[in-house]
Amino acid sequence: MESVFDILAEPNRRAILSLLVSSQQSVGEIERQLRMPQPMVSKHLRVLREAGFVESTVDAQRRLYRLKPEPFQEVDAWLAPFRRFWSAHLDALERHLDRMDPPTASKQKTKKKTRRPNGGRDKGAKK
Amino acid sequence: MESVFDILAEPNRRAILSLLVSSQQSVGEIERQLRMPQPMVSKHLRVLREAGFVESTVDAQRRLYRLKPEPFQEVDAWLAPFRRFWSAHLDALERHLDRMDPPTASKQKTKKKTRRPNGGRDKGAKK
DNA sequence: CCGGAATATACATGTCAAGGTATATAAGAA
DNA sequence: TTCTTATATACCTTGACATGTATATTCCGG
Repeated sequence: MESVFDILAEPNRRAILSLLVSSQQSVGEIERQLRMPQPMVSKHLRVLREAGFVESTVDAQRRLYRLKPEPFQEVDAWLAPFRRFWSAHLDALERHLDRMDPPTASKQKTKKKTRRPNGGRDKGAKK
Repeated sequence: MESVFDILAEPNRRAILSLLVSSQQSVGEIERQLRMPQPMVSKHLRVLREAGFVESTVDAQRRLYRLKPEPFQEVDAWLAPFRRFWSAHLDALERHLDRMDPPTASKQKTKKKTRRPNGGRDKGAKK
């Protein structure tokens, strides 16, 4: 149970988190909305709490759980490098499709420089 | 192995993905950089490929793996509602602390009407 | 064709966490 | 007190993977 991704891997936990987006909820409310046995809810909430995804306050016998932002921001941060990649990907796709045009229409002059999307490494020139 | 989060839960898989951000890599290159036994690399790559995180092309005996954007975008999409939450969180916290200011009673025991600090939602009107 | 390199797959093993059931703790209400 | 509600925890079983080892496949060069 190391990373935030371990926590999010569990579907029921993701369901709980989604529930808590709208507002804080008691254990019983979560239990009813997700139709999930109460010990299971409590157990998942414990995991979520220890991972910093939620926090709770006491209201008589109830515990009200609400979201905490930090772990989500951590996921967001992890995603950042890939976000750069996928926005750049549209350009690459564009170039790709450009080279992909129907061969029947015109002669392929691919022999001109053979520019590959390879990033510089030369595929054929091994050894 | 249902969701993208299951895939990302594995640290070695995340490491592989991070490697591939810079450029496509062969299995051997990944193996060396991550100091990980080759069958393990291949197996994780298979999982990543079947989940749509990577794709491969053949280069002689090598397979070159590169990232595909869709699953990352899926994670990003899942994160969206929470992103709204955590940017709004500062305001909410502010208001919360404002109400929390102890004029007389720091007691959170609801002694009277049992009005829950639920934010004004009439959730109890069911049944 | 043979040998070796690069990668994939098959099989066996162990670990860990999710789910279920039962019980414990805690806080009203009567 | 005793009963009831709300939540937490303890124990157990089971199944899913991750890992390691061994082997299969594929490709190239000689």
